[in-house]
Amino acid sequence: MTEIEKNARAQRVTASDVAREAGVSISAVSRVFTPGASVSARMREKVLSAAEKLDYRPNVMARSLMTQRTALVGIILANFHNPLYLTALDLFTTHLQSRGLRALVFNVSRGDDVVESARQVMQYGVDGMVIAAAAMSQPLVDQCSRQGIPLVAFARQPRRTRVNVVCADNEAGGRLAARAFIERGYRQLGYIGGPAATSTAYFREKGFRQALEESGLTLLGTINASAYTYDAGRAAAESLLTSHPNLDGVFCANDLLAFGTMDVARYRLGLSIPGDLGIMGFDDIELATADSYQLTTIRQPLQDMVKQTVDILGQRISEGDDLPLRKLLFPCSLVERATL
Amino acid sequence: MTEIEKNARAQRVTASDVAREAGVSISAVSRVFTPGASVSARMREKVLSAAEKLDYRPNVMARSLMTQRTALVGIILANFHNPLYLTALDLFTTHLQSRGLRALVFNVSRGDDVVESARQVMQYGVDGMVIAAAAMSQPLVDQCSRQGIPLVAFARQPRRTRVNVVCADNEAGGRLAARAFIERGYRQLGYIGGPAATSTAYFREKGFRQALEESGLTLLGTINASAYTYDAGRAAAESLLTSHPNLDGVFCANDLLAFGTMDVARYRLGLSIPGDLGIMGFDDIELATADSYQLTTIRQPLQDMVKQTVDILGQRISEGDDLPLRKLLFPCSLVERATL
DNA sequence: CTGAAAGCGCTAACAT
DNA sequence: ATGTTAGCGCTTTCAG
Repeated sequence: MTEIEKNARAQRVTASDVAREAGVSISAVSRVFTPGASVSARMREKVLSAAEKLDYRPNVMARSLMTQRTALVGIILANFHNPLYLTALDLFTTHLQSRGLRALVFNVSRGDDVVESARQVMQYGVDGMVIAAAAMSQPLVDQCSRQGIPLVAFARQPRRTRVNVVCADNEAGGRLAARAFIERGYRQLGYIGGPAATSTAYFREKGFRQALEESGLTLLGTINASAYTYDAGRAAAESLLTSHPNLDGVFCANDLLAFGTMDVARYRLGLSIPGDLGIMGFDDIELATADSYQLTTIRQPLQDMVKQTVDILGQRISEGDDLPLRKLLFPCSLVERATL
Repeated sequence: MTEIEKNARAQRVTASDVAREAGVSISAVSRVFTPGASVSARMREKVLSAAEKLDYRPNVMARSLMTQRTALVGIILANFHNPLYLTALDLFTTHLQSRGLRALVFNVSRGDDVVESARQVMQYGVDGMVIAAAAMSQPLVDQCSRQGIPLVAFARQPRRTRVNVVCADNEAGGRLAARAFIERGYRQLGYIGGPAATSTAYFREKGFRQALEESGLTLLGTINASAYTYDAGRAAAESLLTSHPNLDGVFCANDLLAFGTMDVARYRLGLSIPGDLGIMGFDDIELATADSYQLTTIRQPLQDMVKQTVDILGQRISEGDDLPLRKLLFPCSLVERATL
């Protein structure tokens, strides 16, 4: 426009600025900012003070071009309704940051193609990737392994895919739920699952059903909620409880679903909990402790799961991705409160 | 180790691989992958098929070195307890992605230094930044503007900092709450705020108190919860309600706090809501609709706020950062349910 | 221990 | 419309 240069992006201060200021070479500057390099104390001092003066910070992108490391970890997430995932994100970012890694998060909950999203994330040269979205496919896994990008499937159990997985033992969790119901005398049991496609819904139901059958009981009614939300839980509960009025217990695939079920039972149907109807949730979110719900639920050790995930990623990033595949199923535990 | 090259990071396929495969120059490949470049149909065809065959994807990092654009937007977040922020993150990532931008999220809830975190994010050459964490400081803002990185403060109102802000009009929201209480005959009002340092807590209380005083009332009791959580709400409510047993209404700075307050009132103190005690929340999270709470609350237009934030960022990223500063305060609305 | 030089993968003038 | 040439900001041999 005018003669004044219109720097849309004002120029950052670069290593060469620092080098000039300190009267040394560019490589000297680089060495000072490279952990394991050999620099004399005097050199380090000179460079550091020049850098400080100019407020210099190495450009990670440029660095990554040589080092092939970005310290970026892609997180592909589909579940933006379950409060558990806010906790998960909190833990992920915290653990990653403490290892000097950063989270590049990608939302695929609007029905985006997971494989395509993963590719876009890979274009940033991520050092690792965690997928907490339903669809895991072998092509995706292959692509990552071809590029040497460690990948872990978080909180899902892909059936035939060869990939690292960190997940709660949902099947055992389902069995645990069944046993708790049975021990307390409940016999007419129903199940409210999540969207049909999810592995979590599948395994929780499977374990629950199996344990029931081992005790000579059968699962009387089953319905899949359209989402893992309170409202979907209400809708599902309304349908299940009216079509199976004889039910005396309902196992819900997550806590939000359980809240919806409880409210339908109490306020629409006038049932008392746990007297007329026993309820069990899954996850143990913060509000499960609320007096209004006091939900008995199956807790997954989210903290440990996230830590493990980041550990696996971190280990592979630093030691190479040729370690054996790991499938970690974390044991769940029963948290007894007042709905059973 | 052996003679076999141990490619920790298997080599990606690069533009030059594609060029060789297609029998053209590297720049030709680059042009095909650059939106506004002039390439013949035949060339495009040749390159595209070679790229497809090799499964080539341009390296964003390398590209950014020349273009000075990364399509990365840093999101600095402190609030990983309020479910509202999961929704916000959902909206942010969705809107950003639809503009071809990606979210680099940084967690500062563990007491990390916001300025230092922002600098780390900037090392990735982010094209923009949104800060949804308490501490906004002029140095940080200056640093961004020096580097031409558009910045918006989201859901907070820094007092003396010259920065773009997108925030709910918390003060008006507080007034709205006060008026609702007054109209319904409540006269002995208390307030439960969030952590003292937050601008949201400050403005919500300010508006509430002012509107009360304009009507000749005074705010009888005030307490700041230690966090915006259910448990903190319980603790605060317990303290406030026992020290001020005459209160007939409590305005809570967010919905989780309100849930805690309701449960203490109902289950510890045996009060009926809204008969003995009226409760008002803030945010309108999903569970506010739950039968167990049916919370009357002040809704902030989160969807619009996020959209605006991304629009501002997007506009500045494409048109340069020399647009006038914008301070947008979004009107809140009263959502009437059953606690008032 | 330090500097010079090459190059990471890509884009952007500049020629043709 | 296409290829050639120079870098972007940094790391990393390689000499000395």
